[in-house]
Amino acid sequence: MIKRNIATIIRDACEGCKKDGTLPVNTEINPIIEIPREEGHGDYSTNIAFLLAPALKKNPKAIAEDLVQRMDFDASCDKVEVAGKGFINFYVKDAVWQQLLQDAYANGIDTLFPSTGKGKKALIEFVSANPTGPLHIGHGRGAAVGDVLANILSKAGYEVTKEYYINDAGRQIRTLGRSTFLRWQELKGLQVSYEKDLYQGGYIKDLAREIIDKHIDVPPEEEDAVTLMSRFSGDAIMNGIMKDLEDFGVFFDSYYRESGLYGRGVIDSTLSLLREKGYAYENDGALWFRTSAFEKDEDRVLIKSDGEKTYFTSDIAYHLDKFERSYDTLVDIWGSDHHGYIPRLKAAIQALGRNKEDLKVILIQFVSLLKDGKPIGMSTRAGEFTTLREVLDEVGRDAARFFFLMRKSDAHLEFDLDLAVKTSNENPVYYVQYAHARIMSIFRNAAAEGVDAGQLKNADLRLLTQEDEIKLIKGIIHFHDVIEGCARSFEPHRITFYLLDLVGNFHSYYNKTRVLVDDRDLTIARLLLLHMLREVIRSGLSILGVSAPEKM
RNA sequence: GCGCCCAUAGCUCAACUGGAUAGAGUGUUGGACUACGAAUCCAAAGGUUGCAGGUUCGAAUCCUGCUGGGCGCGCCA
Repeated sequence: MIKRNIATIIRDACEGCKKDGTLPVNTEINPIIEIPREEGHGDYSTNIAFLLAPALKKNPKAIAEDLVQRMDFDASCDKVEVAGKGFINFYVKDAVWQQLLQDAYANGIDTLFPSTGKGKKALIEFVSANPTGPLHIGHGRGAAVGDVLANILSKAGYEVTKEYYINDAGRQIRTLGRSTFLRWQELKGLQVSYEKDLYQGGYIKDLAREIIDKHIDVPPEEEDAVTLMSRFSGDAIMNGIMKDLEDFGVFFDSYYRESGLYGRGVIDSTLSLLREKGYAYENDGALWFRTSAFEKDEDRVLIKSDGEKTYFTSDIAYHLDKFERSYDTLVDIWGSDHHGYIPRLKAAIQALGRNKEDLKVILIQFVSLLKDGKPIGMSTRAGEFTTLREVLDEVGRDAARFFFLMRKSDAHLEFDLDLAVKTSNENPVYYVQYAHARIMSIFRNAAAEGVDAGQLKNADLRLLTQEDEIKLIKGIIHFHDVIEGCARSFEPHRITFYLLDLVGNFHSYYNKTRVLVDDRDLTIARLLLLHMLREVIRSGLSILGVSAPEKM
């Protein structure tokens, strides 16, 4: 959009320089065009003069001045000026902004979305918690980040699949069965010794009780009983997880079972592929992967000397399988305690013939809960962790999701439960939602005065001349850049900050300017501005999975 | 011992690919509802970006060392 026009203006000026020999013909022109954070520095700014300075051996300011002389910007800018030590600042005409808003209204808000990922397929794998216990608050954060990132990538043109990987083949599922079995024996009145490495949470006892209450037939042999209870417990817990996610507003396109890898022979083909390429070798009776060929990491075991595959092996197979399902971008969302695992998996996908950039791992840092201003213990041991369910019950879906997305995911998140439930100005969720409800209210009043949405198409946006009105228009149009930035950096939190900022400008405008005035034309112009603002707020909230209420 | 992440206003956090005078919220102080919702707004105050060097026209951002916090480092999953 407008940014592209600016780029063209810059390029044309540079081409002019090349023609008369001021600039060597083979000079690369890759200017950075950014929105200056300082409002006094125009709408867009470029550093091109700094980039050319070393080649030309001239000072940036002189280069900038020369370039500006050559620029043909009358169509889009009021002025273009050299500032600081050589920045070139562009001041876009109000009329251009007004036109962009008009276009967005006429063509629909979807035209504001970028096409960064057009033609690309992305698979986002997240949560993927083992079905051995309920989701805790950390999983909740990962779920929110993954879900919203999926929404963002999808808005940016990617074809996105959300996947949950279920580790149903490992030893932990057997441990789960054994835990339930022992609790079950306990309930039957038997003396058992419950080992420390079994699952400690109270939910295990509930499962055992359920088996009794439902009169489920337990085989006499312990082995068979544990097998039955493994399956029963795993399924029951998985159902609980899915219910929690559903209430959290997170839905997956596919659930991929680890056990499925074996049936399809993916493990074997992965191993033979690695052997073929020379990245797998035998040592001490085990099969090793040559991690060190790609990353600064030690070689890792694929098959133990007892013949068992490691978890790493099925993980490589799983990722190979993702690529074979023709995804070109893989996003994995992990708890940050798994960070040490990144190099070996990156090495593995390179061994499979992929670029390391094709796999993007997003680490989710821990969440610490705050209640009455004090931290709540989060020990997973002894089952003392806070579950996602508890947080959801306490603060609701909207606040929970919004709070999870207020931080960069690789930073610790302090989740203040008291603040999240507060129905006041202190709570940022309401700040955004209130703006939406407020706009809706204005439209209800407008309708009562005989102005309806049908009249908006005749709006004359040239009437929007106030500084804060132009600022709001820019905010709306910048939605495009925000989504693009989120999609490029895989950082969903930017959207919450954008919304808070946008909505802040609206609240401020609202307090200063009356929308429904005697001048009918002005009223309609302002209503169109608010209509588009509401569209952006609603769209932004919907990407976050937060509701946009008509009334509050 | 080795590796990864983090350190920004009293507190919680932003700062887009290195960009110009580092921004919000909260808290503190003071102010605005007899017209569209005060769950709102306006104003003031608050900083040597953990410390010390380096690269650069330019560093919160990149590099080196140090301090402090979190997390990893198994033929576990």
